[in-house]
Amino acid sequence: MTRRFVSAADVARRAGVSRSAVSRAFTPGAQVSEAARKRIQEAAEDLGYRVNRLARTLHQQRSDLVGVVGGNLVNPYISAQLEALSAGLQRRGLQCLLLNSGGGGDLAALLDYRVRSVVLLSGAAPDELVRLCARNGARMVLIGRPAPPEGTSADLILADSAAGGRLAARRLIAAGCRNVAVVQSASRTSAKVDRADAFCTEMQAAGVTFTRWAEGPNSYDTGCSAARVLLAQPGIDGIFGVTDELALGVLNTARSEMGRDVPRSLSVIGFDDAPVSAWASHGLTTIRQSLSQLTEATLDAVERGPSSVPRTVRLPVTLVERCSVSPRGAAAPLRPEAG
Amino acid sequence: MTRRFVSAADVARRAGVSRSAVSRAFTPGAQVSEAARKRIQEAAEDLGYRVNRLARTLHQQRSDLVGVVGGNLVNPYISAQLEALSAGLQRRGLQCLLLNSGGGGDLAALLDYRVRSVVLLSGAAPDELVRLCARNGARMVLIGRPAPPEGTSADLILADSAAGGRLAARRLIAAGCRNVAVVQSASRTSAKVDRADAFCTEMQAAGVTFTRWAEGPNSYDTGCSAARVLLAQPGIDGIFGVTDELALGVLNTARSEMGRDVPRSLSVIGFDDAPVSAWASHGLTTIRQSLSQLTEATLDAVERGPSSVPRTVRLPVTLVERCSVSPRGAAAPLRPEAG
DNA sequence: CTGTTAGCGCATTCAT
DNA sequence: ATGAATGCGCTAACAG
Repeated sequence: MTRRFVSAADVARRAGVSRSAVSRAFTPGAQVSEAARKRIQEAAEDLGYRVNRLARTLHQQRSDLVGVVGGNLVNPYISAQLEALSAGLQRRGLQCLLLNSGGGGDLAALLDYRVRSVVLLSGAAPDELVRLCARNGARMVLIGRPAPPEGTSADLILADSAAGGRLAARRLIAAGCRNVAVVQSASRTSAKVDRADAFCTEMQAAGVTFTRWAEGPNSYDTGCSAARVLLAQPGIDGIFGVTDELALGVLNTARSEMGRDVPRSLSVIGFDDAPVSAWASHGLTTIRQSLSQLTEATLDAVERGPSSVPRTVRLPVTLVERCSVSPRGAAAPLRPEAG
Repeated sequence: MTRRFVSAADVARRAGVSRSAVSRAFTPGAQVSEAARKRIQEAAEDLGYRVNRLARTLHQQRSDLVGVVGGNLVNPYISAQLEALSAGLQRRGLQCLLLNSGGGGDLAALLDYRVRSVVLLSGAAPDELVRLCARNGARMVLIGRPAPPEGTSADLILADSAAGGRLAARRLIAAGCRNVAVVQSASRTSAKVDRADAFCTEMQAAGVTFTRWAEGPNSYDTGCSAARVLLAQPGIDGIFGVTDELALGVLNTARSEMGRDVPRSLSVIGFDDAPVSAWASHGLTTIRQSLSQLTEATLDAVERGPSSVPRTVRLPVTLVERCSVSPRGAAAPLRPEAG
């Protein structure tokens, strides 16, 4: 006895009006007499009626669904983004159709629901998807990703990765580091690569030795593995994790497994300023990209009509000083081989 | 020039067949000649066609949308749940319509999309919503929440909170604690309350002094505040956070602000086994509720037809020993006033 | 195997 | 101000 959803016809019957009247009663700014509207509202309330937005969308050719795709939802920064974004969407009367890109699902499945736009929080942006969106008139918003190829267009929201990488490098240099590493994981996401590249360029210019760790996924565990290998031999006195998750893995492993005193004998710096990074247990110095600015820019992009020209917004980044990096101008950190 | 979505009619025209043929080509197990199917697939590919599931749903009276509501998505355990659940849904061809209950949106809005069922990860379950679901034939799945009132029915998935609370209590007793506190926040969620109640009952039976902290939201910061107050005066030698987030706030504040040596002078135990709790920086001993079991049970509930009778699944919990609690049978922890 | 037809629930134009 | 009729894109029952 699978109960059917209650429809406008049911309400009309009960209120003794036509279906059109019901429709009008639920359409803002439509012409209905106050008396009728009241009767209809009551009938709807009694029956538990809600207008079927699937059908409404079908008619209006305009959906309130926004596809949000993100892999790695446990990543603290991604989940913070999702939290802010989903709240913002609702506030504007939009609904969030979530797709976990790590879940093996088909990204294009979002188009099946006629989403008005697709927001890519993380994960790769397959050209195929970009093409499909363009083909179907769905706006595409890419966060922290490079521009899609050729003529296809998309809104781009990105933090100034290069500036962030440079900031991190200069801070480590100011801390007196002379032999550093950048942990970037095997992910080829342009945001991560750009951070690492800018970091290395700056280090090279300053004549500081550096090595790159480019294995594993972007995860806490990758940071741990990197630290185990990089710190097995003495020498390294500063590490930049291109993501807070990576940096936290490095930080914790350095302290608890490798016996390093952070920041005295090793400086660690991250990128994102995820909530956990501020916890007293970590005190991670990091590069912050403003979550609220990022969310605001994303919402704006989503709300712009599909006809408007795509823009790219570049968000500034700032250094957040906590206590995982030696003070500026301090003597060079204690080198293990010096002790 | 807002481009319209491409429809089956477009494909039919291009492939030189009827619209039904197109429909059949995309319906598993329908009768189409191989030749036609091939031509249609090609045309669809060229045009970037995807079947409109909104329209399909309208016709079939059966949606593939599952409403998932959760507040506090940054909570590490909630986000882990969401990650597992969304991946599982996709694997079964279902889509996840996310509603952030903290975002001020209307929960009932989910019904507007004719979701086949609603999963409540966290946040309160308004009777109103339960009633609406029942009225509209949408299955309702409550996680860690008490049964809804009166005749309304819902699937219940819950960890054995009371057993967990008892486990935590016994472990603290075994550690030699004589004066403990339970930090439960002001949240009246039955899961949290049950954990705390069982803990207190067990403590009372053992003749151990205990106090309750029942202020603030369920968050890391609440744990910090609680620790600041509870540990300001000497005495307390064990704390149970009914949530890992609370426990971690307590743990970190005890160590870094209150100068406590955990686990030597203070034992801390949590509940959930969120991913961060295993990090070396915390090593939180906690009560685990198996995420995979929870997800599996949830998916089962979602997939059962709306006609099947609702069940309630109670999941076992286990103690995960890490290093935030004094060893069993150890001498009573160092009491600050004894030092 | 294929095309024609009807109807899912809605918003909207056109008559009244 | 209201009811009747139409079409959104789709699937399924029916007929050829």
